[in-house]
Amino acid sequence: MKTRKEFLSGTLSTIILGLLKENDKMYGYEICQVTKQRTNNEIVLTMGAIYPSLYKLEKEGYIKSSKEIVNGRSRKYYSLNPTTINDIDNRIASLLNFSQNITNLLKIS
Amino acid sequence: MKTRKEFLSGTLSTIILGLLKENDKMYGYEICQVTKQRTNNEIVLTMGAIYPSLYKLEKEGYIKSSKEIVNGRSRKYYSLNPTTINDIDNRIASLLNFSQNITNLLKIS
DNA sequence: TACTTATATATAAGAAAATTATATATTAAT
DNA sequence: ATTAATATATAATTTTCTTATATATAAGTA
Repeated sequence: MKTRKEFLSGTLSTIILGLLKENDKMYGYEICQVTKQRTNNEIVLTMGAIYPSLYKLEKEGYIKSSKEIVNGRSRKYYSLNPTTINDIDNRIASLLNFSQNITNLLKIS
Repeated sequence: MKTRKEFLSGTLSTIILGLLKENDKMYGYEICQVTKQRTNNEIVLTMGAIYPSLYKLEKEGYIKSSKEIVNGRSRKYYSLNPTTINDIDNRIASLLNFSQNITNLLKIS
């Protein structure tokens, strides 16, 4: 069951932060791949969404980036900014909580 | 834990359909109240969001409305259009599935 | 060799959907 | 008389994503 596009709205940046919390450092393309694999191809993040979202998170101070050359290709790795970890934890917890609320609200019908 | 506003983006119309599936007929204000109560004040739908969303769902043929006067006040009741029940069931199932994917994706970290 | 697929980032134009603010009106409670 | 609760409506703005496009390298295949 492919996820309807609109559901992803607003959750993208928190998904990114959640994966970065778990993975020390990741690059944009990798975040898309991991998300796809871990959700059985149901949540598909697009390039046009992920990169602007990463820039915004960096501009807001939640993450920081560093460029590396790997196998002759340039990669831009991102990692969490530890000074904002409380904010980040709250965002992730809030999204998990929202998901639980949605389930409670709709599974009854 | 109050839900961050952005998470609601894109899910509102499916929440409405989910509640209408369960409740035969409801009016906009009631949908807001029920959602608030059932989520311990965490999911708060706003008036500015709910009414335009109801109009759109009606225009798209998913729901139909009828006005009633109750206690001297006008109420606009909405109910599901049975001809679109398959679409509606798919939307609700897809949102529940999305919530499960989010949980699987983020609860690990 | 040439072509395609996969990897990898970037950004502009447009659309969709919500937020915020405002307006109106009645009933109930203080 | 005033405030809070009930109830609907809509305009302006902002945010955020989709879609499309552009660039570039590596690996696999025909």
